[in-house]
Parts: sequence; C-alpha cells; structure tokens
Amino acid sequence: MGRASKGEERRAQIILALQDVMAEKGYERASIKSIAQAASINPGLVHHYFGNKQEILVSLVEDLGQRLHTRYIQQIEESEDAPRARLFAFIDAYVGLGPGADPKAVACWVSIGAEAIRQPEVRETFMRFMRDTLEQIKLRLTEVLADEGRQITNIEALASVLLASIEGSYTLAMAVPGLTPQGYASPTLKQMIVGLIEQQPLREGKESST
Amino acid sequence: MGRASKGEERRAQIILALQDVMAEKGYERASIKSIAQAASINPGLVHHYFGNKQEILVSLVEDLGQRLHTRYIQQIEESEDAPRARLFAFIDAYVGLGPGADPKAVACWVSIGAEAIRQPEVRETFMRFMRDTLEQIKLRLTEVLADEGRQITNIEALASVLLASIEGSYTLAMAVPGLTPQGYASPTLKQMIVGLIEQQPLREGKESST
Amino acid sequence: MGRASKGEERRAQIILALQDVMAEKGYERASIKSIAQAASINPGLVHHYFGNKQEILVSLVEDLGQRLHTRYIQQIEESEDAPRARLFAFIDAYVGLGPGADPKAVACWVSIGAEAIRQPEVRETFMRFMRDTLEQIKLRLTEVLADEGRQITNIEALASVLLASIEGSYTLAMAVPGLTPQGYASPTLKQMIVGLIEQQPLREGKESST
Amino acid sequence: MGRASKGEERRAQIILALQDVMAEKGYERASIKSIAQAASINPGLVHHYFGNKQEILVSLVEDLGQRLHTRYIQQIEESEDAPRARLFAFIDAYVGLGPGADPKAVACWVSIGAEAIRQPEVRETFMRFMRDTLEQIKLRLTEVLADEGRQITNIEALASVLLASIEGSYTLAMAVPGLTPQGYASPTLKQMIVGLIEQQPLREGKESST
DNA sequence: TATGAATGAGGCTTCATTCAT
DNA sequence: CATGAATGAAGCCTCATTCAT
Repeated sequence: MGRASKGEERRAQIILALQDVMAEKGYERASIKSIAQAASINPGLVHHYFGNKQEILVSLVEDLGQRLHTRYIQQIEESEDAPRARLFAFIDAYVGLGPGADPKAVACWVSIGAEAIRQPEVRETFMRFMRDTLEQIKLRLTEVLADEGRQITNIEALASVLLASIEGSYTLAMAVPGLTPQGYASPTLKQMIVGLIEQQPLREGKESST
Repeated sequence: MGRASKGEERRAQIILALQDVMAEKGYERASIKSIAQAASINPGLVHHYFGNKQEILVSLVEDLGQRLHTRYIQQIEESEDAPRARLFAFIDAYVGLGPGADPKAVACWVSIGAEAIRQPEVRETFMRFMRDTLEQIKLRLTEVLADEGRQITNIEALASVLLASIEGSYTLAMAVPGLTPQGYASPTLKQMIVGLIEQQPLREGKESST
Repeated sequence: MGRASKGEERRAQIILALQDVMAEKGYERASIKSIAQAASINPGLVHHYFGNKQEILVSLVEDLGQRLHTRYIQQIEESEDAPRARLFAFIDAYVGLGPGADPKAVACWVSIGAEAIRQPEVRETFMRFMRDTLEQIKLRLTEVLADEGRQITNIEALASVLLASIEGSYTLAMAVPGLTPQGYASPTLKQMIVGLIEQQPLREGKESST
Repeated sequence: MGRASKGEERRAQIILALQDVMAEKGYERASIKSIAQAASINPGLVHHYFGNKQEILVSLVEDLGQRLHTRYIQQIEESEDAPRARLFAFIDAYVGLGPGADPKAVACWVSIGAEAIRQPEVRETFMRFMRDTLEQIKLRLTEVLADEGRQITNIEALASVLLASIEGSYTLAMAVPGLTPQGYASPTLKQMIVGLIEQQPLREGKESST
C-alpha cells in the first residue's frame, strides 16, 4: 500500500487545489492556471499528473467520498455498540460536519452533484459513492429495526429520504446560509428517523405506535 | 392586465431556452449562442433583452419559483380543507412532480442551487424563494400541530429538514437516477412528517403516542 | 437663413448629445445608443438625421468651431479698438475659456484632434477651422506689428507657435488637470506674445512701445 | 543588468506593435488581433504578457516617455555647458524631433493625451511623465534666469506655457500636417523663450544680456 | 417622423491543452 | 520532472446599421 510517492503527493496537492478554487468559483471557472497557483506548481505540470481537467474533478469526488467514509468509520468506532447509536453515528459523520468538516468541501460537494447530472464520468464516481452510502444507511436501519422488533419493510424508501435529507442540507447550508437554524440538521434528522422507525409496524402482533 | 407584449414574449422565449440548454449542459456551458439557437433567434438579440447572461439565469430562477408556487396553489385548491391534506398538498406540489413537473426544470433547479453559492444575484433570488417556501412549510406544519393538539415547538427545525429533503430529492433524482426507487419521495416524506408530528408532545396532559 | 426647423433642432440635439457622451467616454466608446439616450430620442432616429456616426462627429467639429468663433467675435466687439487689445481678445476667446467655456467641449476638442489624425473627413473639417484660426492670428499679429512699427517677418511661425500653445493648453487642462496652475494660460500667453513681438526688429529705428 | 529576457523581448515586441497599429488607426481601433499580427505572434499570446489591452497602452506610454527622456539626456550631454544651451537642448530633444524622432511615436503621443482624459491608469502614467518634464523645464528655466540675473518669478506659468506649446505642436504636426511651416517649432519656441526670459525683470539693475 | 426589434460582425478575454527546452 | 511559452478555439458582450411597423 505504498502511498505518498512524490507523484502521489503532487496529485493530492492538485486535487486539494481544485477543491479550494472550486469552492470559490465553481468547476467551470476553476481554470488550470488558478488550480496550479493554488497548488503552488507550474500550470504545465498539471497535465503531467492528470490527462485533463475532468480527471482532477473525478479524483476530487473520490477524495471527498473517502474523507466522508473515513469520518464515518471513526464515529462508529467511538460510538456505543447499540444499533441506534451506530445509526446516529452515521448521521453525525455525514451532517454533523458535512464532507470533510470543511465548508469548502461541502461547497464542492454541492457543485459535484450538479456536475454529475451532465458529466457521465463524474456521475459514475459520484453514484458509486452514493450507492455505497445508501447501502450503509440501509444496513444501519435494518439493524435498528431488527433490534427494536419492527418489521423490515420499505427500507429502500426510508434510506432514500434520509440520504436526500443529507444532500439537501448541504445545498441549504451553502446556497442559503442563515436561512435555516444553526446545527438544526443533525438532531432533527435523528428525530425524524426515530419517527420513521416508530411508524414501522411491530413484527409480531404488537401494535404499531400510530 | 395586458400580458405578453412582444418584448415579454421574447424574454420568456429566451428564459425557456436557457432552461432547455441548461438542463442539458449546465449553466456555464450554456452559451449565448446555444441559447439563441434554442430560442430560434439571433444571438445578438439576446443582449437586447437581457443585459448579461446572469440576468437570464436570475429570471429563470424567478420563473421556476413562480411555476412551483402556482402548482402549490392549485394543489391546495384541489385538496380537502383539512390541515393535514393541505400539508400533503404542499408535498405533492413540491416533490410529487418537482419544479414544473418537468425533468428539465428539476435539472436546472439543482444547478441553480450550485450557482447560488457563488453568484450573489442568483443567491438573492433563490433565497427569497426558499424563504417564502420555508414560511409556507411552517404555516402548514403549525396548522397541523394546532389541529392535532400538539405543542408547537421546534417548527423552524422541522420545516428546515422538510425543505432539505425536498431539495435533496431533486439532486438524487437528477444526479443518480435509478439509485432511489421511483416515486418514493412523496409518500415517504409524508410518512416522515407524520412521524415528526407524532413525536411532538401533546398540548394538554394527553399522552404522546411514542 | 431659416434655421431651427424641427429637423435642425433634432440634429443639434444629437450633436450636443455626442458632445456630452464623448466628453465622458471618447468617440469610439460613444455608442449610438448612448448618444440617443443623452438626446432623449430613440436610437433608430439617429440615422434619420445622420448617415453614420462619423457625420455626427464632423458636425460636432463644425459646431464647436462655430462656437469658438462666435465667442471670439463677441470678445472683439467688447474690446477696445487697439490692435493689441484685439489680439488679446483673441487669446481670451480661445484660452480664457476654451471652446465653449465648457469642459465637455474642451475634452471633445482634444479627442477630435486625435481623431483628425486618422479620419480624413474629420481632418478636413478640423483643418479648415484651424486654417481659419491661423489666418486670424496672423491678421491680428500683423496688425499689432504694423501698429508698433515692427518688421513683419516670420509671421507664419509666430502664429503657429501661438496656435500650438492654445491647442496644447487644452490637452494639459484635460489630461493632466491640476498639473499646471489655474488660469495661467491666458496671461502667460499674452506675456509670451509680447515677448515675441518685442523681439521683432523695428522697421525704421523707432523705439518699441513697451 | 541583464536586460531582455525572452519575456521582456516579447513584451517590447508587443508594445512596439501597438505603437505601429495605433499610429495608423488610433487606440480603440487597434485590435488585439492587429497588434498580434504586427508583432508576428499569436493573438492569444498577447494576453500571456499583458493582462489587458490597457496595460499595453500604459507600457507604451512609459516606453515613449523613456525614449524622450533618453533623447533629452543625450542632447544635454552633447550640448555646451551654458544654461541657455541646456535649455535649448531640451527644446531640441522634445520638439526638434518629437517623441522618438518617429512620426508614429508622435501620432501615438497625441492619442495618448486624449486617452488620458478618460482612462485613469493611462492618465496616471502620462501625468507622471508630464510632471517630471515640467520639473525639468522649471529647472532649466531657473538656471537660465539665475545665470542672466533675472528675477525668478512666475516659473510655474512660464514652464506650463512651454510644455503646452510642445504638446500642441505635436497635435498640429499630426492632425493638420502642412498647415504649419516645416521645422518652425524648435527655433520659434526658442525665440519665444528668449522673449519670455527677457521680460522677466532684472534682479538688481543689471542690464539684460541680449 | 418615430419606435425599437433585428442582424451580424467583431472585439476583448479566457482557457484547456500542447510543446520546446 | 519542471517550466512557461504557444496555440487556437470559444465565450460574452458591444455596436453600427437596417428595417418593419
């Protein structure tokens, strides 16, 4: 797993530079020149490490996804072992801080969502990450439902709404700052999840709570 | 109420053309030339009606917002008079169909959210619409809570999560099509809302259902 | 001599509008649209009165020249009858106030001098005025020299330097405002002229009049 | 003092190209394309060396100013040591030949004077040069007056008229060629200066030196 | 006369990418 | 690896001029 050769370092430098510039100007307006400047390297050098601009973007998507996943793993490790705790750890990792705990990263992530609509290569990478994330949500939900004696139905839709809420909270946070209350997302999402869970019918003759 | 002078028609033509091109290529790649072509007019004419490209975008934001609001009004009129029905009408208007019942409109809306991060003029218009929408959600929620004898607390956060879920569902629908189940959003969101409502404590000694 | 028909008024309006816009932006950046706005008329109307933009400029040159000449005639009429007084009246008309007593007019005049270098039609009109002016200077100088018993030689060069000083004072006044002292030009030019005159040899042993 | 790196050469090439094109068409009509052609380089390359068109113009102003100053220094070195000779050397440098001994340079200089009215950045550079030049004139004049026992008053105004005469002679030379006699400027200006000097009162009853 | 829509050319600038050194 | 010069294609916008009404 020999990471961090000179080349890898350079690549990482460039990817982070794209993140910085893109957070400020968006993808299209992030010129190779400006990226190079942000990375403190020569413009011509960028194309030694990436075939074209889009490749940097794809790498950034991977990088941001990786960072989010890493945070999630950490939160899981620090959390209690109970299913609910693990589900909440997921929420904390993904909205408590957003991707990378970094406003720049969140801004990029929103732009990436938009770029993914048009650029197949970006979509592919973005989608892979979203699919994995959705799987995790389903896992955590199933775990909780099982643990609490609820029927496991409709998981796909529940997980989708949760994922949408997370993505949407990024958009709101960046595009309409100040409109939504500070720090509302994490606790309210947890509350919402609890609500959803408790609407699931009990597995064996028990009455559902509705 | 003389609507649609010649100039207004042209403007509408151009705004719709931006929507079409932008849905396919995104804002930055929607060139004035391609917009003019989509509108079947001369490229030079675009700047006869709009000072610059951004003005078209801002007009499109207003237009899309207006369309959504109109749909909402219609749904309200068609719905029953009960508070819950009105809240659900809101959901149907905003996610049952997305902005404009039109995939193009949804694609644009996601891009607009991203552009709003960087372009103050776009943000302003986008934000005004989001603020109004948030107010509507709060109104509808308050109505329901009052009607069902629940305490009215935490409305701001509840509404924010709902708004985020809607926005996020647009992003998922366009950027990772097929990942989430068809038509999941509207019913699941309603379910989620019910869950959230029923977690609100009762106003007078009655037991909450949790 | 029926002046001021409706058409003539419109033309004058447009010419003055060019002056206003040109003073602020220069000739090339004075668009037909901005000229029309300054004239409070419709852009399309401009080409009813002038074949093209250059024609307006040529008319402006004529207009400014006319104004200057008119001022000169007035000053002459108000001045004493002595040759020196008439020469000084010339100076007062041309630099005491500049063309039209109007900073805008002076700014235009400097630009016109530059445009005359490249545009033959402008040069022709500009040159006609300059030739007439030079003739006036020579007349006034000859008059003075004759009156003061000086030999009349070198008039052409003397007049040219005087004309150059006037033109140069416009450039300095507009391009480097504040660099030269307020109101220096008129008295100092008079002083310079006196110096030049008194260097002319006497015609027949008479003493100079100073 | 390593002058003329590759980049500096290119810059100089472009600046001279602007001079050539501008002499023929004026600043606004000197397109980047035509400048590139005159410099025998690719149009896109121009913006590799200059941020925008105006920067080229400002550089040209500096370049022309430098050339004039250099000529003046040379004339001074070649002239006698007497104050009058030095003052006359100034005149020869500035009008005997015009800026750069080059009609193109003179044509540009006139246009620059006009552009300076509108473009602050151009004005600043133009003004700096004019200020320096005015200082030189004052120096030379003071020197002469001191040497010839004249009172040193009114220097500012005398110098201003001289500077105006020089600038004006450029305008006349380019805008109305043939109107003024060939080569009139230098000798007549000298004559005018002598006239001005000899009008200055003597410091202490001494006779003037003429 | 008057309006303002329409045309089409061209200008400045930006930029991804390639290449010589 | 690294530099930064070079290329050429767009892109946005401005504008003089024409034209239908």
